[in-house]
Amino acid sequence: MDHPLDRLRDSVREAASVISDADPSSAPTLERPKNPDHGDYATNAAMLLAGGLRRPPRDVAGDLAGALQQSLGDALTAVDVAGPGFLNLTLSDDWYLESLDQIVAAGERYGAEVALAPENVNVEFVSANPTGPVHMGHARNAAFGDSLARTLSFAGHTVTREYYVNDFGTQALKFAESVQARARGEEVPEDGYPGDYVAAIALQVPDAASRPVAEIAPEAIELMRERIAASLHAFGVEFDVWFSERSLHETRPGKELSGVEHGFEVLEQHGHTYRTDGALWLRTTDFGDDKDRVLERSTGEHTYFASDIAYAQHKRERSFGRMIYVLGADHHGYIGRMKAAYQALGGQPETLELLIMQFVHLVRGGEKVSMSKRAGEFVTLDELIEEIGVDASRWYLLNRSHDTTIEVDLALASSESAENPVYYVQYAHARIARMLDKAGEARVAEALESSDGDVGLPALEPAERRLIGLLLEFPAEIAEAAERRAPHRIASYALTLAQAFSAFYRDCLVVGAEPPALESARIRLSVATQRTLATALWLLGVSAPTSM
RNA sequence: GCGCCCGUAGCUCAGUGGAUAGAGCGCUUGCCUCCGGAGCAAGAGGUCGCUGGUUCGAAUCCAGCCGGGCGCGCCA
Repeated sequence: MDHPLDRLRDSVREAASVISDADPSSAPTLERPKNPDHGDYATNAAMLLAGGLRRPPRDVAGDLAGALQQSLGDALTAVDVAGPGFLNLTLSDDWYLESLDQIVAAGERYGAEVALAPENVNVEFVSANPTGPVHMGHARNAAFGDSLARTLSFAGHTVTREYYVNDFGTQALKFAESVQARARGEEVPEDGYPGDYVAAIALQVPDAASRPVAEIAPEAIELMRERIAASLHAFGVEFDVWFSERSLHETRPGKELSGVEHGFEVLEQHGHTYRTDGALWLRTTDFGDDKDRVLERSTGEHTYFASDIAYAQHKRERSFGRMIYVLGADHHGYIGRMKAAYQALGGQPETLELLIMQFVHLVRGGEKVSMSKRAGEFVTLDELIEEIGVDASRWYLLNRSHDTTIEVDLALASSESAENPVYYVQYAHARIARMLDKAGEARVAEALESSDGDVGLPALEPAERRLIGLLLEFPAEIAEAAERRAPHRIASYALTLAQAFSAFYRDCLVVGAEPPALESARIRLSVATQRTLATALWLLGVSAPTSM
């Protein structure tokens, strides 16, 4: 798309090339200054060129200002050299209004398809053991993984959302043992699963009391997986692929080896395995890991790590250009050996991204909420939704960077009041919807069609310029959130946008504004804001209500 | 001991090379005749953990320390 800021950036680049043949040491910035006295946009282009030209930055800025004035003409109402050599640009009302028209013309997909190099991305997240309900740690993982997947997809990537189901090995058997104990009316084993949900599943598995544990395990695990899927569904989280760990241990259709054996085969071909003490080892130390890792125990059993490698190889063979793993805070020790294993398979380590979600601490009115699993006090996703709702849950789990521990205050998150940012943003959206209702569908449609009647309008209010300026930033925000795997930036943006709309709403009458062309322009601005708020909220998985 | 993450306002946290460091909550003071007051305006509150370094310019990059969280198994 021909975004107004891209054109402005091009103008700066062209002006720079007039001044100097040499490329600037880095790409010039074009940003909205914090201080409104510094114009609408500021660029550091002159300071970057000054070094190569061996001239004072402010002199270069002066030349650049002249070149920009030439190329931008009337669109540029002021250009000033400031500070150490910044160029502050002030743009005309017409430039703002034309930019607004472009945003409106982009429709509801404004901000989409901004990725420079679209990729085929696999996002694996949650992947909680199907031996118990989804709890708080997984909830953050789910909110983040889902929102990241939405953001990447919106930005133009092809995204597969995947859940790795640990339906194989000792945990699955222990779970089945607990189910069987409950079916027999007995206490669960010492290291079993005591929750009430185990008894509920025991009722659903036919003849759970009498059949062999190995036989009921897959059925019990599948029932638990369905419960997890239902919880996540209620949270707005869906998966494209539920990948069975068990399938990696079975001979694949039309093949002679299981997935795990195939993984070993690939590793051996690359010469990175060896046998010692009766166990099969992977020489991960060749790739920077601090010690080698066991793949097959001396007992002949495969390790969990062997499954992980086979799974990574499986993803590779499905041609994902990028694999993102969203992992819990206790998994960072896993990064080194996983990257090493990936290289041992012949993969490029930079295409494998392991993102660590830091802890969530729950607080209720200043008091820490215990989440001790041992004491059976852990908070489940279902309970969280029950207490504060999906919208507040997702907002508070998403508005912070994934690599910082966060504190969620349940009392604040559940308060439907002014002190709660999530409602503030939703309120702005609802308010626009009500206002546009008041104008009437026909009037709004008319305003969206006629974009050439802007001549002769009064000067734009500062709040209008500010709001259009913010809307223009949206595609870059999406690109940044996608590239940096940082959906929390969208929450910050949404709050800022809602505040800017409130200021506009206060200062500028929309419905009933005279002349009609002014009303039209303000309706267009309101529609563009409403769409952008709706998109931002959708990316977060938060609803955008039309009334509250 | 080694590794990863974090340290920014009273609290919770944004801000990965730009100008006077921001938001929400909390606190103080104003504003409901005006498209929704779940709102708005103004104010108080900061050695950006510390010390060096790189740079025209550092909360941001580098090194070393200090503090906190988490992890370091032929467990899953």
